[in-house]
Amino acid sequence: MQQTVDNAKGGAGLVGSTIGAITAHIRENELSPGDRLPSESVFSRELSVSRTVVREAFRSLAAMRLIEVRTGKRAIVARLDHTTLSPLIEHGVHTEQISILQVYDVRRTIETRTASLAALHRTSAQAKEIRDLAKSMQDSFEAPEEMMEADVAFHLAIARASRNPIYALIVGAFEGVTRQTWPVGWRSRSDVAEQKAMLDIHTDLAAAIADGNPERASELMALHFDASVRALLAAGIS
Amino acid sequence: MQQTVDNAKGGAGLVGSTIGAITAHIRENELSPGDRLPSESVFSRELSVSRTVVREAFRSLAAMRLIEVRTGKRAIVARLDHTTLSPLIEHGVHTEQISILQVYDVRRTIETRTASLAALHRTSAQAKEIRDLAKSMQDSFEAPEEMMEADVAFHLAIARASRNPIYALIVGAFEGVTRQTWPVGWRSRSDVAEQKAMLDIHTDLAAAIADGNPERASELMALHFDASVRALLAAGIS
DNA sequence: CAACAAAAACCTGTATGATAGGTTTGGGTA
DNA sequence: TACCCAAACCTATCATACAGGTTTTTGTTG
Repeated sequence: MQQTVDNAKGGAGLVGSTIGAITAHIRENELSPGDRLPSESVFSRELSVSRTVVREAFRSLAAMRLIEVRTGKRAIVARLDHTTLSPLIEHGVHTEQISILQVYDVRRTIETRTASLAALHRTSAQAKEIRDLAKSMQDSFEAPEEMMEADVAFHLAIARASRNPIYALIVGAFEGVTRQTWPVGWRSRSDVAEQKAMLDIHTDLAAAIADGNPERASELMALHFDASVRALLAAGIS
Repeated sequence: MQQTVDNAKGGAGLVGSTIGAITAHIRENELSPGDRLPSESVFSRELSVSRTVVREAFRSLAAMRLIEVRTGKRAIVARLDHTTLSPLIEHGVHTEQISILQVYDVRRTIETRTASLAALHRTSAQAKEIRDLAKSMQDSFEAPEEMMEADVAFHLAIARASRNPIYALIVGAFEGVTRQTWPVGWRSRSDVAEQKAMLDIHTDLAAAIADGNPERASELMALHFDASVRALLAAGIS
C-alpha cells in the first residue's frame, strides 16, 4: 500500500528499516540517555508506516535496551544497564551453547581486571560499599540466600568501581547464571573452614581495593575464581 | 477483557509476561538452536492474548537474539551469534556513555586471554584461517578498507578458536565500533615502518597461535593493543 | 504403488480502527 | 498566585482484514 522508509539499515522488512530510522534519529540529534523520543504516531506519520510497525520497532529497541518505553509517557533513550545481557547468557546456557565453566573463565578474565581497576579508580564511597558488602557476606553465614545476593552485589560493585561501564555490563550479564550455580558451589565446599576461607578472600579483596593495591586485588580475585572453579568441579559441574 | 498470562517474569504488561511464557516454553521443552517454536496464533490462543501482543513478544525475543523469525516460516530458537551485541556497544558510544579507550581496555583484557586460549585450543583449520587472515592484511597494504575487514575477521577468528563462545560474543560486540575507529588509528601511525610493524605483530601472533605458544600469543596481543592505544591517543581520541 | 504437481491450510507482515487507561498541560477558579 | 480539573495526547491491547510466503494434503498420472 505504501512503503517510504528506505531500507538503509536494520535488516529487511518495514520494522527493520523503522528501527534503522529511529536509531538514526537518535544519532543525528545526538540524543543522550533520558532524552525523549517522538511518539509512535509521529514516527508512523513521518515514515509512512502503520503504528503497528512503529510499535514493533519500539519493542525491539526496548528489548535491546537502546530505549525505554513507559505507558502513557514518551519513550526515552536508555541508560546502559547491567541487567541487559543476562537473558542472553542464560539462553546460551539453557540451550547448551555455553557451559558454566566457560562462564567462569570469562568472569575470571574480566574480574581480575576489574579488581585492578577498582583498586586504582574507586571512590571512597565505592571502597566503603565494597567493604560493607564483604561484611554482609560474613554476617549472613547462616543465610546462604542473603550471602549470595551480597556476593553478586559485591562483584558488580567492583565492576562499577572500575569506572568502565562495559565491565559492569559484562559482569552483570552473568548475574542470572550465577544465581543458578552459586548454591551448588557453596554447598560443595567440603567444610566450614573452607567456607570461611572463601569469605576471607572477599574481605581481603575489599581491603586491597580500599588500599589502592591493584596487584594484590587482582591476585585475590584470581584466587577466588580458582577456588570457585574447584568447588564447581567438585560438585560435578562442567 | 481477559488476562490469563501469569506475571511470572519478563516485567509488567502482557507483552512482558508473554515473553516470560515463551522463554519458559523453550526451557521446559529443552529446545535447542534451530528447533521450531509454536506459531503466533498458537501462543495467542494458549495464553489468551491477542496476536499483536504475541508478535511484539516475538519481536522482542528476536531483538535479544533468543529466537529468529522468518516470514512465512515458524520462528526458531536462535544460535548464539557474535553480531548480537554490536548495536548495544555502538549505542553506548554514540550516547557518550562509553569511550573508545574504554572499549580498547576491555578488548585488551579479553583478547590477551583469547590469544592464549586459541594457542591452546585452536584446530589446525583455525590456525590456518588465522594465518591466512594475517597474510591478507599484509597483502592489502594498499587497500585499507580490505585490511580493516581482514583485521576484524582476524580478531574474531582468534576469539572463536578459544572455543568459548562467550569470547566470540564479546569480541563481536566491538566490531561496529572498531570499524568506525580503525581508519583513524591506521592513519595516525606516523610512518610506513610503523604500519609494517603493526602488520608484523599480526603475523607473529598468528604464528604463535599456530605453534601452540600461549604465553607468546598473549604477549603479542598485549603489545598490539598497547600500540593501538598509543595510535588512538596520538590521533586525539579519548 | 510411487512420483509429482496443484491446491488447501497455515504462517508471518502490515494496515486500520476502536477502546481503555495513564500523563501532560493549559486554563480557570479560589 | 496557587491549585485543581478537563482536554489533549500517549501508550496498551484487541479484533479484523488482506497480501504474500511455506508447508502439508491430496488427487492425479505414469
